[in-house]
Amino acid sequence: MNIQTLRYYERRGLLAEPARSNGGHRLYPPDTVALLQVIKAAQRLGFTLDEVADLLDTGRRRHPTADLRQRAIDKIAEIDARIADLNAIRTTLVEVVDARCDSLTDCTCADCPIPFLTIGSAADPDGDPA
Amino acid sequence: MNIQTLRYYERRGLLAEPARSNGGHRLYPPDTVALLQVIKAAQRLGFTLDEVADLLDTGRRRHPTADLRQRAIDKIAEIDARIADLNAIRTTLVEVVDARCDSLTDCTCADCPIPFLTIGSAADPDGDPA
DNA sequence: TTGCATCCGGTACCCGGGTACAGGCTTACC
DNA sequence: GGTAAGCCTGTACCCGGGTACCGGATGCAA
Repeated sequence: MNIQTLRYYERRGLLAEPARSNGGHRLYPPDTVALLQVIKAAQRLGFTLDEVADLLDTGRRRHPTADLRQRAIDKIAEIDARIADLNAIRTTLVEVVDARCDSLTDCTCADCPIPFLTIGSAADPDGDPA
Repeated sequence: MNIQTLRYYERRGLLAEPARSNGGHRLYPPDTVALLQVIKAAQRLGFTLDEVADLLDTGRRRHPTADLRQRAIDKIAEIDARIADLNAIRTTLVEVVDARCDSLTDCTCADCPIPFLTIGSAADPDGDPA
């Protein structure tokens, strides 16, 4: 980990301000390493730094509420939505590949799907793209 | 669409500089609407603006190469990787939920999965997180 | 012709997650 | 005690995709 990143986390409230040496150097307690691993794990789980800061804070305040659990449930819903989006995109890309499209704007392939690539674009009442 | 965005696309090379009125106002040809729809569709397919600019350019230069097709194939691979990541994350979140975890750092649940949330963190030889 | 909405160019700012640089001080090791 | 590596603060910059604000000029309709 880059030291700039530690200072950045400190500013963002993920790391408490550590003790200092006489000369002003930060003296990190040994469990900081573990904390950083937790932060990275939470990031990999899709939480933003703000959310991680919040989770750490809630945990430290010893509210043994099911807060983390509820946030995990919400995050699963977010992730499911992202996966569904990606699957829709994937399906459309497969169509483009199968039809052997050669241009976004002037595709010459037969039955070109590109005019219908309004996928996800709320209703599209006056159609006729590309 | 915001006008600022049109000017931004112009700067980024997605829209050609349009003709101007005597007073200097941009006069967009009617097919600009369709082009914008194509751009938005391509964005939804996961292409960055740079990639879209490139694709439009390639299409305009009338290289009827299978360039778009190849890029679509590559993009499918990217999307598959992203879906796989999200699925791994989802699995872990489900574990957190099932175990009823209550804190990132001091979870009190039995068989807490959080110490093992090093998912994706290359090998982790000296273990013992959280 | 007047009024007002809209566009013009240029610049600066937003988000999230960092990273880099400058100039100066401290620490560790020999 | 000397020297080099490493940290200190503060500030600015990177990416991607836009958005906002400014003072001034234009366009269009009544």
